[in-house]
Amino acid sequence: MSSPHASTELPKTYDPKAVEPRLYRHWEESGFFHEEPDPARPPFIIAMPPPNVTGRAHLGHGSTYTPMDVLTRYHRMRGDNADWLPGLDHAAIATEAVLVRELAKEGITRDSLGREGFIERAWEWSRTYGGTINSQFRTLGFGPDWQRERFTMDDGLSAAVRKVFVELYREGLIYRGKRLINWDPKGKTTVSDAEVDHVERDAHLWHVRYPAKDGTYAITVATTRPETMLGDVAIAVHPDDERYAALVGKHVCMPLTMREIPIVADASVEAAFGTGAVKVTPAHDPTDYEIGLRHELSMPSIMDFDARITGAEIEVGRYAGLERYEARRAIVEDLRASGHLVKEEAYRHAVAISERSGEVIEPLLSLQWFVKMKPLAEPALQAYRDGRLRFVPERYGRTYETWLENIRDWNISRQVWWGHQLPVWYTPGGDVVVAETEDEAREIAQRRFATSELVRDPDTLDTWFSSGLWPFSILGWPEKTPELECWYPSQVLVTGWEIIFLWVARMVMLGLHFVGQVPFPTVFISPLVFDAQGRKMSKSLGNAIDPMDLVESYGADAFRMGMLRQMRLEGQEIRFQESRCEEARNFNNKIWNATRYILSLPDGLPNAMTLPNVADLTLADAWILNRLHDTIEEMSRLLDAFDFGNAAETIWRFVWYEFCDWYVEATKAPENRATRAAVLSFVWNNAMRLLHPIAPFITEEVWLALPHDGATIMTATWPDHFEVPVDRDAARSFEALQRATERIRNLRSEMGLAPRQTLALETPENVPDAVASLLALYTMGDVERVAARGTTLDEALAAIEGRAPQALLLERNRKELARLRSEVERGEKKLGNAQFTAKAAPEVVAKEREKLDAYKNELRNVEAALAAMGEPV
RNA sequence: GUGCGUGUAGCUCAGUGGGAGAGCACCACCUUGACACGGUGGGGGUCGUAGGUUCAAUCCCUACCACGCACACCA
Repeated sequence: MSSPHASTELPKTYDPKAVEPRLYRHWEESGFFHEEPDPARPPFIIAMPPPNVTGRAHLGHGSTYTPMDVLTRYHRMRGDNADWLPGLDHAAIATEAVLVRELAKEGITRDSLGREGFIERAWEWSRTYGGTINSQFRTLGFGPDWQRERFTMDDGLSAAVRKVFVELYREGLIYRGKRLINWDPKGKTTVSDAEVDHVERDAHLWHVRYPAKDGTYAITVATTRPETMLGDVAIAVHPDDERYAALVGKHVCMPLTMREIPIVADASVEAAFGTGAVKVTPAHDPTDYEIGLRHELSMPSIMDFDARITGAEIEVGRYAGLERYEARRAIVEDLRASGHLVKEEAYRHAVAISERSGEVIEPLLSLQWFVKMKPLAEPALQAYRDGRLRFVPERYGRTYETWLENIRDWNISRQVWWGHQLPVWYTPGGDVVVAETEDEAREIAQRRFATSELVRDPDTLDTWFSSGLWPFSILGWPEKTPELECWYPSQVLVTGWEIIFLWVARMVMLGLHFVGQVPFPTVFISPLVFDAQGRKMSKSLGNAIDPMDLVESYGADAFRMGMLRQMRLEGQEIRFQESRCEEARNFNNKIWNATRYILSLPDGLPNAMTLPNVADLTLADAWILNRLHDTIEEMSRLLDAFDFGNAAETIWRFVWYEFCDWYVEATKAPENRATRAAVLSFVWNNAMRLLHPIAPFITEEVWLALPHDGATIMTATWPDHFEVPVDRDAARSFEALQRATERIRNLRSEMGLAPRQTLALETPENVPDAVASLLALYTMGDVERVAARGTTLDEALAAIEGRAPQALLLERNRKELARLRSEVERGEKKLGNAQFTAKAAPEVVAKEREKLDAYKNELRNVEAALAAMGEPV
C-alpha cells in the first residue's frame, strides 16, 4: 500500500494473516513495547497478572488481558511513561501435578527422581512450555514490555521472597504452629482456606447412639462422618438445651472402642439440627477444633497424610490402615450390627473440595507455617476505606472488605517441591533458624546454638506468597531501582474477581507493609467468560472456544474487538458469542475497503493534519468533523472509565455508520470534491488512532498507508478534540438532510423503484444547490425546483418531496396526517395539564412546547399538501 | 442462611424520571466511482409480576417470582 494509486491492485478482502505476524515482529524488533522509567512523564504502569507457566491462552485471557493492552496502548499514545510488565507464575501445585503426570508416562515417580532431579525437570519443563502462552499473547497482539519479562522463580524474585519471609518472621508475623489445616490427600499437600470450595453433595446423616458405661442413659448424635468417631473426645450440646441439661458433665462411651468421653455444653451447637447433640473430633473438623480449644480437650489424630486410619495417637481397633471411605463403610456396618446405628437418612450438604485437585479436603492437625493476618489486614482495610484503593465496578470493594474483616491466619507451607523452599533450617536439637541464605543460617546456628549441622525445611511456599510481592518484586525490590522509584505504585490492576482474595488483597497487604504504599490505586475487575447459554466453558462440556482458533478464522483484531464489544462496565460475565468476532472481521473488511476507496481517489492525499479553510468546508465535511470531535471526546472519556464495551461500540458506529455510510458516500458528490481528500485524510487518520488500542494491526497497516508522521501508529499522538473544528449549525442541517434522505428512500421503496431509476425531487428554491445535489446523490434523485418553503434550511429540507403517483402520495399523507394529529393531541394534552406545567422542570416544558410547535408546522404542511390534492381535511 | 448481580425484540445485550434502542437473525429489493465479510427499505417488544412514590415510571422505592454468583463451622 505504498503508492496512493495502488488500491486497485489490493485484494478486495482484508487478510489479517498477511498483516498481523509481520507487524508484530516489526513492533517487537523495533522495541516499541519497551520503555525506560522517565520521571518527567506521568507513569502508566500495569503489572500483568502472571499466567501459569504451564498455561495456555483461553477466552478468560481475552476479557482480562485485552483491556490491559488497550489501556497501555492508549496511554502510550497520550504520551505517558507507559509500560505493561509481563511475567509467568511457577504455579507450584498445578505445575507439580502436571509434571508428576508427565513423569508417570515415563514410569518415573517424583520420589524416585529425588528432589534435585525433580526440580531440574521442572525447570526444563518450564523453559520448554513456559513460552507457549507468551507466544499466544503475541498472536493476540498483546504488547507488554517483553524485555522486562519476569518469572516468580527468577533469582531476583526468589531473593525477594526470602527477604519478605525472614522479615515477617522476625516481626512475629510468620510463625510455626500445630493447627488444623486443609489437607488435600490427592495433591498430598496443605492448601489455604481461600483455595477450598464448598460444593453441595449427596451424602448421609447417620444417627449414632453413645451409651453410658453402665447403660443407664445414652445420647444420640447425628454425623456425616462416622469414621471420625475414632477421634471423638466429647459430645457437645447447646447450653440452653433442656433435653440434655441433666447430661452435661456426665460421660458416655464412643461405641466403637467403648472409650469414655465427656458431654460438654457449647453455644456453637445448633439445638434444632439433627438430634441437637454433636460428636466432637477436634483433629478432623474445624468447628470441633474450636470447641476443643474452648474446652481444653485433647486432640488425637486418627488419620494420616494418606487419609488412612492410624492408631499412632489413640486406640482405633481393627480400623487401623483403612482408607477413610473404607473405614466409613466398615464403621457404619459395625454400628448397624451392634445396634448403635439409630437412624440413617439421605442428606445433601456442602463438602470442602480442593480447588486444585477436586479432592475432598481432610482437615488435619499438623505442624505448619502461618502468616498472622490481622496486623497486615488492618492497613489494607484502611486503604480501602479512605479511598486510596478503589474497585471498578465499585461493588467488588465490599467483597474485599468483608474478606479482610473476617480474615484468618494464612497457612503458607506446602508439601510440594516445585516452588520457593522455606528459608528455614532446623538444628539437631530442633531449634529453628530462619535466614535469607544458608550461609547466614549457619552463622546464626553457630552463634546461637553452637552447631553447624542444619537440615532445611523441605516445604515450599504457597504460590500466592510470591505473587503477592509481584508489583514490587518485578521492579527490583528490595534494591532502590529507578523502576521501583518511578513505577511503584502502578496505575491500575486488571484481574478477575475470583482472585480478589487469593491475590489482590495479599498484594495490597504486602505492598503496604514492605513499600509503604498501595500497589495500585484502582482495581478493574473484568468479567468472566461463559458460553452463550451462560455455562462455564470446559473441555469436558465440549463448549470451550480456543482463542487461537478465533484468531485463525477472523484475525486478532477481530477477536479483540469481538470480545471488547461484549464487555459491560457493570457486568460480571460475558456470554461469549463467536458471531461477534465474525462481525468484527466484517468491520475490519469495511475499514480495508474504505481505505482502498480513499487511496484510489485521483486527488492525492494531503498531509494528514492539514484541513481546508473552515469557510470552504461543505455541510458533509462540517458534519463528519463534528462527529469526529465528539467521538474523540467520548472515546477518551470511556477509556478513562474502563468502559471498553461502549468505547468499542462508539468507534464502531463512527467508522461504519457515520464515516462509511454517510461521509464516504458524500465524497462522491461533485460539491465535495474540492475538500474531500484533505477531510478524508484527516478524519481517517484520526479514526485509525482512536481505534488503534482496540485493533492494533489493521490500524497500523492503514495508518502507514495514509499520510502520517512517525514510524508507527503505536507512538502517534492520541487525537485531540480541540484540534477538530466544530460547527453545530452545519451539523444540525446535515442531520435534517439525513432525515430527508431517509424519508425519500422510504418513498422509493414504497414506489417499488429500482435502485438505478431516478426520482424527481421537488426541491424548494431555498435549498442551496450543493445541498440539493448531495440529497440527489443519496437518493438517486433529480432535483426539480419549486417555490421556496419555510425560512430555515431545515424547514426547506423537510419540505422536499419526491414526485410519486398521486394515490401513493395521498396515502402517505393520510397516514402522516393521522400520526401528526395524534402527536399534536398528545402534546396539547400534556401541556394542558396544569400539574405538568407547574411541577415539571422548565426546560422539559419548553422542550415539549417546541416539539408541539414543530408538529403543528408539519401538520399544516401535510394539510396543505392534501388540500392541494383535492382531499378534504 | 447472609450478601451481591441479572431479568428490555427470536438470540446476545445497550439505554434514559418526560414519546422503546443496537448488532445478529428474519422478510423484500439491489453488483450504484471501496466493500455481498456489502447497500437500501421493512416486520418484530403491554421493558419479569404486583403494589407504591411522582404531574409523569422501563428507569426510583417495597414485596414477590426466576436465573446466576460469592460468602457461611447446621455436624
